Amino acid sequence: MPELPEVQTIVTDLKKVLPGLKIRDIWTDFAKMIKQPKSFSAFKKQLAGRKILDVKRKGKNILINLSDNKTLLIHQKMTGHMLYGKFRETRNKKQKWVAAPGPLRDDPQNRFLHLVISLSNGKQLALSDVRKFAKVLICETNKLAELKDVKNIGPDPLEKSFTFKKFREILSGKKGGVKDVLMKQEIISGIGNIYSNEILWDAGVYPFRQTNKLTQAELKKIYQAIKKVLKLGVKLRGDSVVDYRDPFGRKGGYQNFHKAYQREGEKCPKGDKGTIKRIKKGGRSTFFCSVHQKLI
DNA sequence: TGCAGTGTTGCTTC
DNA sequence: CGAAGCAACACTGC
Repeated sequence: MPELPEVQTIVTDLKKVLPGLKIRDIWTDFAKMIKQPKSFSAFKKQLAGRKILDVKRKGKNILINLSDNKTLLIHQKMTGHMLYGKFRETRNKKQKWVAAPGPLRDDPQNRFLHLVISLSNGKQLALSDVRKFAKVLICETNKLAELKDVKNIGPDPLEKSFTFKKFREILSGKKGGVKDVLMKQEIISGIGNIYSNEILWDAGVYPFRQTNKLTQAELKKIYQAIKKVLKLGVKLRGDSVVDYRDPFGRKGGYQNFHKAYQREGEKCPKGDKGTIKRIKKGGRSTFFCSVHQKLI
């Protein structure tokens, strides 16, 4: 689910409320999501009593920086989302935690709580995740750079240092379709299926075009589209076409601005008489305009 | 009712 | 080695 704009929205929001709070208690009903340390009791021990210092993003990972050289890393994968608010424990076997009245309680998307971190202000930071693909781990902060999840991740496309020159460099000699390459986190971080479709629609490039055959003009257009599309995504606080919610349970707005994603059969919004086509490959869909993104 | 489809990643297979 | 398929899981909608 969450790609760069969604994770950025979450991190920006959490950064406003979490720093300064202490972790009091941790609950889970799905210890399998905890990758490090191996046991839930060790995980709990490493978190309890620590103070939250900062919240950051690395690609699609959320990094919660804690006192005593600890960092909590969360990757939400497909359907995970981080929620912040007032929750209480119940005796209901199906719904073990319930939020105070409001969007966190009323929206069904926010009810699949599998990790709940109780904080010193009486509120909770919770991970809701229907499909249970999300993962969390604890790492020593000063060893974060050596962690695979951090080390093997390409440059961030919204950083100032992500110049056209750099973009050209990281793509040079890369094989495979350009859409697949844009989604490879070790090459460039933060782009997933929704935004890659939207970026290539905007750039006017056929998604399966071989990366090493792209012209300078096409590279430039893709580069500009990456910045444009992701910035708009951040501005609109993410894309809730399916189940994304911000930490307060609210939807983002980008789903109202899709040009290609999930618009199969519709006329291309460019007004070029094209139709949005869909091609399924490797279990996921690619959407593009049959006219202005034609195969060159 | 049953099955295709869903934002991710990483392992297996060819 | 690279590309493709599929598994992890649960739910929705046709």
